[in-house]
Amino acid sequence: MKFYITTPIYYVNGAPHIGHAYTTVAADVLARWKRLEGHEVFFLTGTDEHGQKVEKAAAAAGLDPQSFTDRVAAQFREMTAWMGASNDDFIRTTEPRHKRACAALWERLSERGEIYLGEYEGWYAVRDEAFYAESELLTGTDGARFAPTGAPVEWVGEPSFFFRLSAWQDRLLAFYDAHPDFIQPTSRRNEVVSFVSAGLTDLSISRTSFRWGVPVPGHPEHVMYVWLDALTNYITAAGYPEEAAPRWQFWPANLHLVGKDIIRFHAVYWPAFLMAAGLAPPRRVFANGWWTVEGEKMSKSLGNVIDPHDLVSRYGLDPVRYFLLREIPFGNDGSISHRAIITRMNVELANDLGNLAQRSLSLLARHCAAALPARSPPTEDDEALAAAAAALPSRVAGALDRVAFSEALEEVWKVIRAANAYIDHQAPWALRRTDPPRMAAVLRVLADALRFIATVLQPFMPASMARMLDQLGVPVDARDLAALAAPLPPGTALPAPEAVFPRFVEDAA
RNA sequence: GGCGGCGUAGCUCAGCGGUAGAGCAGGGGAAUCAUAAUCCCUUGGUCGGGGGUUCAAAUCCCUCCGCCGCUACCA
Repeated sequence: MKFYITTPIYYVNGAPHIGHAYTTVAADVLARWKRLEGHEVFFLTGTDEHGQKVEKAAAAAGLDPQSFTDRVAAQFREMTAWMGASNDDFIRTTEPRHKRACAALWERLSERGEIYLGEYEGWYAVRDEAFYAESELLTGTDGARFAPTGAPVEWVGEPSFFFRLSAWQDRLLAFYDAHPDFIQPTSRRNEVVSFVSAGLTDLSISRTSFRWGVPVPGHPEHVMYVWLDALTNYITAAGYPEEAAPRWQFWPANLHLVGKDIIRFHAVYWPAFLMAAGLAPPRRVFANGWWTVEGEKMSKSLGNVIDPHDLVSRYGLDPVRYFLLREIPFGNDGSISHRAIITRMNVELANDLGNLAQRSLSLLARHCAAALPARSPPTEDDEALAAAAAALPSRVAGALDRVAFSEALEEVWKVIRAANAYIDHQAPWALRRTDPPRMAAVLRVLADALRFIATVLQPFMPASMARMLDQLGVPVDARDLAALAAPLPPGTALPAPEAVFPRFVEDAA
């Protein structure tokens, strides 16, 4: 089975922040999980580099747009690397392959009569890349007009090509109706449906007022609307317009992860463009929320911006990945704080999981000659823990299919807590004197449970779980879900255990 | 203004018609294999206010209050 997942392509008018890192990590976990399940995965991320806003930002930085975007795009590429993303491709909308795909899509829409030339006049906010109705504008104290977002607006009048979006209203509603899970979470779906139901107007999809964009075929004085350009990236990377390209088999994408601010572009315009071009719309769009800092909006003026790179250097990559997906239900807004990260790290990673592995493994190292004992006929308690662990792959799969990362992790932690209770109740350290064979049996049950736990946690914390699986003696080629069906042979050598998740000790300063 | 969501233990939240739940935080105890980690027990809520339906409501309906999202309008 093929699985195609994307992050948004990130707009290069600013440096990567926690929101970008968040969506990237979420997509990465799903990509890694699907690979673990044995799917053929295509995981795409990249940068959105056109538009007047970038053109102006480049000018302000004293650079030409290409040099400017080269520089910022590199920062995003680095961000994906230090967040541990396993993306299969990194697309930039300034690449030739993308301009080719945009031109091809445009021509196809044009041939099908979905595009016409008209005149656009209106208040335009460069910062938002959007037009606003007169009635939406706010007036500042000096009489200047502003968009509802606070962005300055200017009156723009220019010839423009239009996409017949209004003609797609009914078909979009029918599509949402036929695919109830297309937009998630449900609250976003309701918003989109009510937006479309309220009526759609044709969409202006070209500009003549600036140059930094993909030229419209046959009309070089026009560049394409940035969102038509940007959304096309998802099919560019799949090989469009070469529908014979191997990657084209990945289309339609299984899941577009997006921030909640861009749900409309992905859930309304994008399926409309695709259907109008005779292409299949994506299967699902999931909008995640925003992070706040101690409940306050993150902003430069408040001075409370949390830089994901700082978090990673301070706490380590895996704890940060874990925190981001564990702390809140995906789709909700969430609050981030050093206190909250440290609590999760110490309580759940160090105490619950890290210490469970360490206490089990050190008993194995010391009293079982550093080798995996044979399995014994299970007692009722053994059976209960083994069954809970064995159920993890399907439970985690169920949660992740709903993009419910925190639920998936909660399922794993239920088993970790059960394993801690099990080791306490069985007390293998006492059995060492009274019943050594039973001690070995108990430690084997724990090692097997830990293998399930570490295996399903790999997508969340790849490096840490690799170390844990090393310590459990699991061969590198036996770490996917299918391999769990075969127990490790008794006598498997176990390397000396070393703490995987040390407690985080705060500086006295 | 319209549509939608939310308001449950100190904190974050689950439950969504049938004797109030989890994690964290707080209190007591056990254990000592382990990263002073773990395990067991426990304190704590008139489920935003009021009204209604029902044998039975946190759960359904109405209304009010407070937050939030989308959207519209401001003649």
